[in-house]
Amino acid sequence: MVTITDISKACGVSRATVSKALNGAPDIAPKTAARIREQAKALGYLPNATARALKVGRSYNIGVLFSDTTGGGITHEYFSQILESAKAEAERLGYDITFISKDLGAMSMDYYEHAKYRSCDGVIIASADFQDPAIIRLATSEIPTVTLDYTFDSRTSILSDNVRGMETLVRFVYENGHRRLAFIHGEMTSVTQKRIASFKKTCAALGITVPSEYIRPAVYHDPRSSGLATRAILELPERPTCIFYPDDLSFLGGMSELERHGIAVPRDMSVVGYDGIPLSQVLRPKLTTYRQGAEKMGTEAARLLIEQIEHPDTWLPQSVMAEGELLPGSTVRNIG
Amino acid sequence: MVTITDISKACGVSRATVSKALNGAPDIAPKTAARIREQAKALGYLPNATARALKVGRSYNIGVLFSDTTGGGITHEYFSQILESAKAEAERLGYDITFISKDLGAMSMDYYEHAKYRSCDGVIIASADFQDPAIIRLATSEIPTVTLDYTFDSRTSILSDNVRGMETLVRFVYENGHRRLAFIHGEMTSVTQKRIASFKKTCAALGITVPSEYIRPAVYHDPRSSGLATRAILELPERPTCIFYPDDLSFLGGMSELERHGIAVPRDMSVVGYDGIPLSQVLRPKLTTYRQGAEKMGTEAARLLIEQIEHPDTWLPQSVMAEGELLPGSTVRNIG
DNA sequence: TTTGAAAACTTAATCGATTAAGTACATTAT
DNA sequence: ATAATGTACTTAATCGATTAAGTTTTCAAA
Repeated sequence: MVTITDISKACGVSRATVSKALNGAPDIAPKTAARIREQAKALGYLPNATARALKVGRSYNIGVLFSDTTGGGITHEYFSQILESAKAEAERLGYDITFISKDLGAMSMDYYEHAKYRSCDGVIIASADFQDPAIIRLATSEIPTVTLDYTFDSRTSILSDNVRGMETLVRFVYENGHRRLAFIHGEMTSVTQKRIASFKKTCAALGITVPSEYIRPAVYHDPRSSGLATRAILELPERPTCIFYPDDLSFLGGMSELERHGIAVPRDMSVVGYDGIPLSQVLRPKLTTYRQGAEKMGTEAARLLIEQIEHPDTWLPQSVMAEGELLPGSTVRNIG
Repeated sequence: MVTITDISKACGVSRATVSKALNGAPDIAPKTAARIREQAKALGYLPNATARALKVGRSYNIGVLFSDTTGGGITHEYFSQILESAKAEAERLGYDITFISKDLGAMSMDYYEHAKYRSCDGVIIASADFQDPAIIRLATSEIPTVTLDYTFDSRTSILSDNVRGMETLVRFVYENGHRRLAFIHGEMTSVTQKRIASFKKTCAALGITVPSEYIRPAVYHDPRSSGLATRAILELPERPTCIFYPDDLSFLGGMSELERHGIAVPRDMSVVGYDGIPLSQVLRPKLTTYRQGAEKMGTEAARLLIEQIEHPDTWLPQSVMAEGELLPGSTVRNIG
């Protein structure tokens, strides 16, 4: 491995001079700096991030946390989009990304300890159980954090516009003449609560009464569970004309169930999803859904985290709303 | 930050003693070691991976490389499954995962340099253009690597059983009475070449003649491009009875095109996909496809890489085949 | 010619942990 | 009683880079 010592010897200067020259310090003669840079290139010198991190107390490495237990793992398109855009933005700004988990090999540690162990300059909490004490410990620690879809007190967060999203969908469906709307929702997270509240509020505002049996629990990203919920809804004495699914993937489970009952979409039943993953737009029929601004969320999460890392004293916690958009699709029939 | 120095002071021993005690060295009296461990816990001591890495020359950090340009990004389910399982296995073995990219902020570096800069103990090359000189440099360097779906000379790799996969699919379709098979393939990578070769070979072995216009190029994971290829095939004077798609997602693009022509699957046209992502099994009709052993590939990649890192002298390069399986689905009609 | 300041370096400490080599003391063998 | 052995530590160097403080040289101003 080529170190600054090798360069200093080759150039006949001290290691300090080499370090300063490579970092563009002002007290190095231009000629010397040029000679040093030349030698560095010639010798194939690469800075050692580890050594630098040890000295300067900054690793230029940020942690990303995907809790494995919440089912919000990286294999879901919504999260992998966030991860990909966060990664791209972080790299653009000179930071690498490391996953943060509970327990590493034989060492048992929590998220906070893991982040410290790896000297992460900050952590993006992308998907987690926000009641988990280990998550709370990290999110209220001295380590800069940005959470997605949840806000801790005096902390920065990126929020998907769940309230507006649900409202947009309900209004769209309403404008297409629907008055009996059923809503299958995911596990009771804060996001789910927001969506349910917005669904109910918008319905109320539009003068729609939603019987309680029209609101059904299921599990996010689980076609089987949404299939069951769909069946329960179909067995009601009075069926809704439109079913809201917790997410696009869950819609597929509902779709199978509808088919089994000989119900065609959108002829006999209208449906809407949520997320707007690319897949939803290549399905036949094309799904009516609300696209969350996943890329923007990832990008903003990385950007704000790094800003916070680099200007800790002037930092003001903030919550950024990432706007999504309605993808009209063709699974809502106009029954006006 | 609590360091071994703090512990050494609190216990009235030297820092060396603390280090040895915490690492279970044999020349520390059990009583002393216990006292030190106790103090460490009481003070909330956390080892500093950075400092340790600098001294011992091992970072317990492995790089994962997803080339952004090849379209084989983390958002594709096949790759995100590999990533997730590799991550889980690496963590189980005490290693963290960091993404390796070209260029980091202002520094322009190639993959090899990035891996060195971060002192990665090894790198999993998950998705890349294997002709790219930057990839070749990394994969032939002194850094331990494991490549997925490609083998470099005297290097370890994990291979999806593309040859067997295609053969299985062709035979399955053949047994269902099909003799006119069209194949839409992805970009000309080594994987694609293997699949095409296996397709042709199996057809030949079964006595099927494949006209060259039945073999069409498209782009992986791109429904639009497979839609175009599908159209071209439908315009042929003699249509095939079954179309092979480059992957499950591409099938969706084909599906739209077929619908546009009033062709129902599998009534008027049989189709098969490739990959066997979870989505394919919740689609209606359920897709006939070949499930690649993505989780196993990720797990094995991490396991073998770490074995290679920990036993470099006795290491023998190897290629592990991760077996997949046929998912029969219902998009192939029996026309026997 | 002297003084002062600016320019261009070097010295040495430091980040936190590891480890080869050394030391002190106790115990056992001869 | 002396040497040999072992146990339980400590000392000090080291990993690679950074940086405050110090030194030398150069050169312009007085």
